[in-house]
Amino acid sequence: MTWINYQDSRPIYEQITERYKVLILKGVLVPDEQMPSVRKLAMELSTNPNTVQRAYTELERQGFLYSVRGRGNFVRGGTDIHAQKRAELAGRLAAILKEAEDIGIDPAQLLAECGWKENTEND
Amino acid sequence: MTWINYQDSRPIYEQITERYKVLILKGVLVPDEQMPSVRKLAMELSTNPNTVQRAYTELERQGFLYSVRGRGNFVRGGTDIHAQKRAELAGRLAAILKEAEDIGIDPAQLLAECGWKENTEND
Amino acid sequence: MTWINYQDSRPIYEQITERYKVLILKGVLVPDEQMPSVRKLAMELSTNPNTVQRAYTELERQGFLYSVRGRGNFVRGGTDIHAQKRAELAGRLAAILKEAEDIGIDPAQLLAECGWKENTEND
Amino acid sequence: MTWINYQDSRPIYEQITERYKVLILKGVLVPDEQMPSVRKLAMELSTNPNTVQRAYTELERQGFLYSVRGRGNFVRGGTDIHAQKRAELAGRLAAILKEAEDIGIDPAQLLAECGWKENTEND
DNA sequence: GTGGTCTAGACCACA
DNA sequence: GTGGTCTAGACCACA
Repeated sequence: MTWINYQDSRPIYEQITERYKVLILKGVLVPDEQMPSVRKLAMELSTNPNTVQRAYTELERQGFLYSVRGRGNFVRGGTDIHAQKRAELAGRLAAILKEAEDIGIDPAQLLAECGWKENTEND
Repeated sequence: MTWINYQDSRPIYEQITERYKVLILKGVLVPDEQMPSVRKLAMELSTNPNTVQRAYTELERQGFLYSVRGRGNFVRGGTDIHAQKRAELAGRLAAILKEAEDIGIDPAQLLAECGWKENTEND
Repeated sequence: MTWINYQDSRPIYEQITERYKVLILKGVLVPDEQMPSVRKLAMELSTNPNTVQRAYTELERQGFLYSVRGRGNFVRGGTDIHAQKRAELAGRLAAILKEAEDIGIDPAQLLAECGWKENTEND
Repeated sequence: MTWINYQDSRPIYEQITERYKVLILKGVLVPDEQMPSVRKLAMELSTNPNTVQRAYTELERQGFLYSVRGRGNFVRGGTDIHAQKRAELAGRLAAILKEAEDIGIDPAQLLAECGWKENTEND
């Protein structure tokens, strides 16, 4: 079973990147854990090694991995990636709330609509 | 002066589409108002008429415009488009809050971080 | 005539990246000027379009270019890239002076040796 | 504890080479002192003996070591290596200053920026 | 075996 | 025509 969605408009390398970002941020993959080798993962996903390579290169650039020539790719530790992801999510959140407000939709109602329930007791 | 941003990674036709969606949802353009002609808008934006045409086709497909043979394109009225946009925003919002929760970020904190202030008085 | 050096241990895409970084930083290429197309440059350097593509992607990531789908790649303006380069050079410089000091070489002498002449008059 | 940094992008053999070059240039290791055996060092660094061998071969090629069949590897004396290193550093220094000048950065300012303070008293 | 680079060539989105 | 993605396959450096 492969978790790549060929119907998805996002390119394959991006789906791979995204998937592993989540696994690392969730802590499913721990620091210094070895990633599947480029070739092995390519076979598993029945895609091309170059495509996996591109995903790994991207993950390395974004600080999620480090690669050791001749040995493999490994998960990088550190809290940087969490802070970075947090900032990204906050940014996207702000953009949506702003977009709603711009066209006359009450952000509070929107939040309610999407199942968000504010705890009004404490704080 | 054109409001198209060539440095934007989004294709031009999408920027046009997005722009007009906002203008219509905000009510700047009212139902049955005539849109600028494809050629005129293309000249104004110094872009290709094909590109404007594509944007208009997309807007029509999404229910924002209707076109009258030989006369031009007009803004479609109705509450459908508002409901539709609202659903889209709610969906994106839910996705982000879920994404945050998944990796152990408290949605409430994220909302606070992006400047969201819950009004605890009414409601 | 191609300025790529196949004897150079650095990969081709990096030589291309480096070359254009200098041209942009020197101001030989001005903001919003169009870069040669991927295919054309590939032919000119008798290398593969993919290799040029990789160089352009890297330049874009580093803020030297922006690319417009269907139109081409363009030089990005701004002072960021200068500040960034300056910081990079300062860092490399500090590293060398430190390295010299560590093994008992007087940095001042080293500077003299490499043709550097301090102006002792003013300042 | 090993001083090899697996997160370093440089290959392991190069890190070993670099390390010993510094130790020899600093005089921590003196001429004719015996180097650790390939196997012992490999075990100490928990790396492959081939990797250590490669580092030693490189050090020998660059004139930092000499090997005696059946006895081991020894530090080579002489001022050559210092002169050589000095020339290398001077070269890299000149390259950076030139690079700065090329793109309109004043070398003197760059030196100041990286903490270099010219002593105007003597000389 | 492992990653990194490169070539040749295809196909798609966009202008 | 222009960039972006992907495949198939080669070759090299490194452990």
